[in-house]
Amino acid sequence: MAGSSTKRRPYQVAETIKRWIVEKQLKPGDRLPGEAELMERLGVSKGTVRESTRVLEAQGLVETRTGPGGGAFVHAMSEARAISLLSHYLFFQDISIRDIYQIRLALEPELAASLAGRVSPEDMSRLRASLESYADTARDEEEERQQHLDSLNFHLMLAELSGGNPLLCFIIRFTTQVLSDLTIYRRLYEPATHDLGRTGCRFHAELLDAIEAGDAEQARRIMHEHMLSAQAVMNTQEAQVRRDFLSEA
Amino acid sequence: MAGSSTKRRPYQVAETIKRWIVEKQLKPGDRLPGEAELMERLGVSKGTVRESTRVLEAQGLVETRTGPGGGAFVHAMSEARAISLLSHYLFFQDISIRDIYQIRLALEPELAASLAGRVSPEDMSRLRASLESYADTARDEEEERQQHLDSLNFHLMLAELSGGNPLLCFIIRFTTQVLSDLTIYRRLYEPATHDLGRTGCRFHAELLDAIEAGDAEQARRIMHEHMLSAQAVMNTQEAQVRRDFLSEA
DNA sequence: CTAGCCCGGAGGCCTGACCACCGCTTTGTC
DNA sequence: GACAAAGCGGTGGTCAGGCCTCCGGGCTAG
Repeated sequence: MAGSSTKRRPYQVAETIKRWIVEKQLKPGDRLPGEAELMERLGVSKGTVRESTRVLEAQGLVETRTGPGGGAFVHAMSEARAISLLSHYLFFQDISIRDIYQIRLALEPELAASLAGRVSPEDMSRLRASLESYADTARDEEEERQQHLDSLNFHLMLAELSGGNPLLCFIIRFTTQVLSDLTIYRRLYEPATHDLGRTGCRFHAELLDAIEAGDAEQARRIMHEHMLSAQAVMNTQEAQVRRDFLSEA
Repeated sequence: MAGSSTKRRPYQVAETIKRWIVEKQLKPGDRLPGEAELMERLGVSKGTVRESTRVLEAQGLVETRTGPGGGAFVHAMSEARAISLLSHYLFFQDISIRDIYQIRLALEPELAASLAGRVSPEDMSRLRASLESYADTARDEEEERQQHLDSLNFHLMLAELSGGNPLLCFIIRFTTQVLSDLTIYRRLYEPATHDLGRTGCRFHAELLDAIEAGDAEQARRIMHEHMLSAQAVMNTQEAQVRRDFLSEA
């Protein structure tokens, strides 16, 4: 009797611990009970406790350290890990480049606008410096790919700087990540895209000017055009996003 | 010696299995080696194999069944689970209502536009029928909350119908889910929001007309105004999203 | 005062046994 | 002969206990 567990023990234990985290309002770095104590308090064996810990670890909620003073600690999931987990979801969905750009087209201009007049001079020079690497037309395929990665990285930096909206930042970084992986795993940029770097650089430069001037509307418009331009190029490429896991966090 | 494991065994095993899934192009429903076979082929103990299986399960990649013919099977993560995992990430981030609406403001109009002229008559009537429940001003707080949930559900249905862009659909559903949870866990809609349902209903009705007429620009514009209107109301409310886990998938 | 050793407590991994579950086969009855 | 009930067997699920590894901090030797 009693027993009855629609779910398996490790998950029951994991749920219990999650509840503790919420109820006790534990913060990252706070320590959870040790294996021995959990065994005793929950009446389960060591193996079960360990499995539940792996579950929480996999979900990015806790982190374990060995040695004295070790144990399980509440942990704020890294963005990289979140991206990885989300990519697991999309692994069996069919995402096309067009899908990615539909998102970027809507969000990147928003991000650009929100950045207008809010970037420090130091960051501004860092951004401008990064443009160098793809200012000229690429000479070979290898350089071209690297340019595209640098160009994507520019958007990553913008997202980083915004800081204001974690969710917006996350989504943009995710889409960028997907596009980066595409360039790594596939030869996507072969025909007639040699100027993509230079074109992108021009857009980026204009965008920085608008941002520096604090002209939100102008920044939004430029980014919008930039995305349209990039989308037009990408649409001529492969339609189907490669099914692959992203790098593990 | 030899050994050397920057990572711990269960994760190495999990990575290996992931690699198998990618390399062998396994699809949901395909069976993975049993515990005994994994123990032998990878030279690890049962406990380690089980921990790695819990990890993959937690990440939504596999599912296990007991009994004869049971075992671990490749599994497509449900959207609900993906949302749950993503909420784990945002648990320690500070998300404001404003952040949510910045996303909605950018994406929902896009969705609406992409739907113009592409909704079947049956779905159209289902959508129109759903408007009934919040056409009138709410009489009490309870009804008001229910109206808001129904109203949010309308957006969920739209996302569902689009179907075209899994990522867009996911993001919209996620943001909607967050807003729904807010209404459940907090008393958010107290002061002067009694007409929110009716106002929303009007927007929704106009939107459906535009979609039916196939007028993408009009649909985009209406949704944009709708979001602005809703954002204006929400901005007067609590700024900080409650830190809580969403329902477990 | 510093460098090094050493202790002890925490998780990490393994072994081996037994339990719970459930599709399939066998058996029994009408 | 057909259908239902009983049970086999293989699979994951859980438990118990043991030994190994790691590492911070205290203690000791230089």
